[in-house]
Amino acid sequence: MAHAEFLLDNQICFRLYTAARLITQAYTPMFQQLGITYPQYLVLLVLWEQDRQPVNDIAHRLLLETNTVTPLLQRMEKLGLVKRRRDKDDKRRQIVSLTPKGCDMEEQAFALIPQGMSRQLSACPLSISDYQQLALQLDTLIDTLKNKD
Amino acid sequence: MAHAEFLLDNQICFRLYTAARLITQAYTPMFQQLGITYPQYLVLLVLWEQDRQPVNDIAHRLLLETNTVTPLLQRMEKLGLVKRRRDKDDKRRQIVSLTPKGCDMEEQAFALIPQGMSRQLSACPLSISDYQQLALQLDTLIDTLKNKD
DNA sequence: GGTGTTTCTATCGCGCACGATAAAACGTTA
DNA sequence: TAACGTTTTATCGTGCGCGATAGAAACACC
Repeated sequence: MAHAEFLLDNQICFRLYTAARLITQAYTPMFQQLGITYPQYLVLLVLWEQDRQPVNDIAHRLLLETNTVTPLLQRMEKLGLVKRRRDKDDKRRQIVSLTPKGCDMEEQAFALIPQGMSRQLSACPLSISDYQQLALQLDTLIDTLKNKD
Repeated sequence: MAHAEFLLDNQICFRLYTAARLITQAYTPMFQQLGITYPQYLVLLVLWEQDRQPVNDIAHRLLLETNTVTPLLQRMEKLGLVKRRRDKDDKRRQIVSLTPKGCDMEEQAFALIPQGMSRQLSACPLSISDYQQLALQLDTLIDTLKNKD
């Protein structure tokens, strides 16, 4: 090994990549009970917080491109979770709103996700303050990378 | 918003998901100069550390499934970065080895990646010890989730 | 009003990730 | 040796992510 900087174990990027995949996998059994995926859950979180948003606002909230969110919303519409209708005032916009099914799923998710995750992470020796610190450092990293273009 | 636990800003998972995507995006211009992708770079890191490994060992090192790694290696073989040949002693195994092109790319990567990343993260107010702590906490999280099946 | 620019959404192509499945080779045990 | 179970790799289908592109609608400006 010529360059120690390349050692896999030294890379922050690989750790983020792996941690993100593994924690999404840990969520997956709960999402399967709900019949959704993790990115679909993120869209629901945004809409549970504020219903009736245009595609662009959802994409900005999730730091995703609209060409990722549009097909995601199309799949969610097929699942009966959301509806899309053109904004009368600005016909370029698609206003996304929750269906009753999408609305009701908030209660089901609340009954599954928090317990499920605390069970998944019960063996994790990180403390609450460790998680808070981790969240803050990730926010710092995200904020740096987000404003980079 | 009925349940504060659902607030997007409170989720570790979303931060990991976002930070992983954004930092991969930050790497991407350098990978484009090399003509590879981030997962392909990870495979190269593994092979630069130890050449001639079976598919399974590479997959385990990266915590990926072989059905992810096999097509990845097929694309890398088309790019002329690696070769695959059956192990004579155990004909189930495919031994993956670097081509001269794949080997030479280590120097090119070393000339690009470290500077590129420090430039990308120069505006990040995290200190070296912050990164070390972040890495340790991510390792703890990964280790918990990894041994969960 | 007409023209150029910007905004918003959609479509396409490609490369992951991963669950499910299959097939070949190896090991074990009767 | 024959039968059975395990290991290793490959294939298929689906759902992201995202760069590139297109098209319609709104806006700005002359």
